[in-house]
Amino acid sequence: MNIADQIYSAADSANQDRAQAIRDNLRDAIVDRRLAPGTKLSEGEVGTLFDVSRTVARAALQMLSFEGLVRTERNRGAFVANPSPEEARQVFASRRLIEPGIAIAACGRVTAADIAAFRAQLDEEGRFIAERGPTARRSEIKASGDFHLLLASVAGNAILQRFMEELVARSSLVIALYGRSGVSACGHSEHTEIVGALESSDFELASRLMLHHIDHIEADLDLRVRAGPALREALNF
Amino acid sequence: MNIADQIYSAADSANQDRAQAIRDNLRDAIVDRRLAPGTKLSEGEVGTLFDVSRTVARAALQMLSFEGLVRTERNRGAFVANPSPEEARQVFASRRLIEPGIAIAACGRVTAADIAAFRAQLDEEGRFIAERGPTARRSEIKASGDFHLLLASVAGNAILQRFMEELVARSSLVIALYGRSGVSACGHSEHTEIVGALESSDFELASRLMLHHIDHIEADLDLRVRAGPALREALNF
DNA sequence: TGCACAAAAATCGTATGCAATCTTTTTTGA
DNA sequence: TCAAAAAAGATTGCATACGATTTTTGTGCA
Repeated sequence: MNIADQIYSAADSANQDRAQAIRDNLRDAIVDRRLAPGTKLSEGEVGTLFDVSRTVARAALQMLSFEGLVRTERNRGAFVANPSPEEARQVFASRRLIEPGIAIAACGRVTAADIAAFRAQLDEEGRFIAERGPTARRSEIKASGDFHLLLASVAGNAILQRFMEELVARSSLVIALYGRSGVSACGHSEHTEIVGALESSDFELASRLMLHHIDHIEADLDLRVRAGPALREALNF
Repeated sequence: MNIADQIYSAADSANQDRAQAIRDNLRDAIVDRRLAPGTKLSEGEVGTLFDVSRTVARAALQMLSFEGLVRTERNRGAFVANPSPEEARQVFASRRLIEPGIAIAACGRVTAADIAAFRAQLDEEGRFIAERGPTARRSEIKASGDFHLLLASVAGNAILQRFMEELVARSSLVIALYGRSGVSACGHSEHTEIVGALESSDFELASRLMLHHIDHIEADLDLRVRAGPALREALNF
């Protein structure tokens, strides 16, 4: 019952499927860190919370499990994922491989309208960085991820876009677990530089900046096995 | 009922979940082209076929839908996906972006045992190429895809490996729909060259060969809008 | 008090039922 | 004869029910 108030907040995307809407809600909650890694998501609870039967709740959890945001154990239930350091490395290795290419693709397709959208996105980022408090922090993480998703959408490859959605979501889990300084303030300026490269259609530069940007994010992590996810789990949190 | 004999063939992987086992079975059937694009997969039919309730069948179909192998329409059901030319291009664009990197990663981690596995894989490919008949053709396509999956597993990144599983599966659908010569015979020799590069730990070469290999596969496609998937669909096939 | 074991509660896995929606066939009217 | 409307049939969306498994609670015994 205590996750109720943590969840209901994101606007319900008018999706076709109810299960999808619930998945989106839960994903936002996980990405925003309103749901901590390890939190149990029981079918019944999720169901009553969103006022659907377990059938639908289960489908939503299954989707999240595919995205790697939720880990399900047979006969035990679903839990917000608790990525290991190794998993964290793989997430970032994947991003290093994919995102520079996405930046290049975006370079070749970016329109004036896209640039405007980027500027708006950067403004929002800046606003949250200026603010104080945990809510702003959450919004900042979210906005930072949204930048990368916006880029992926501009690149115009639906498949890669979906991969990126997964990678960005998992990244925010990783940052929640292993992040040192929270969010690198330099992230914002790097995003700005990337948009600049896009604007001047500098493939090469955009790709290089993106690679460095990902390196910086990962460098901010402390991937030594802290207190062990196992313990964290044993403590039921 | 007429898809029954087309499906029951793959060995049932002893998975924890029954839904997963069914998904694997269906995926193999789709990749092997025993199930043609557009084929309807009704929950009831799948259920009775595998002797489970619609609940479980539905879960399996949902998984396939996430992988892009099945398209589900609300209140209408699930169908083997019918990728558009644009989708096909995106599949290959994704592979061009990811697989050279995977080849590089594999280069850095490949062991003697891996090389042996590759050799075995290549042998199998060669055997199917030599054989005649539609069954051998299917096995050839499957084996060709398995080469890429083996490489992905050697690369040691579980996330990228899953992406590749999806991309390879979708590729075989695309080839089924738009392939010209069926399977490029040159594919086998290119695979052999790539293994050679791996063996001599030539990052650069492995990456380049992989890129060319993907280009060759894509070059064999005829992506002009043939008779339109819409028509194909309208004809209920 | 501490431990082992059994009963109870909670939760999951799956089958089944009913209403809603879509498809096909039949009927009706021009 | 053909087109449109209506009915029948099939299929999905979802809720609920029940057995199986896990977790928790409670009790007796050392």
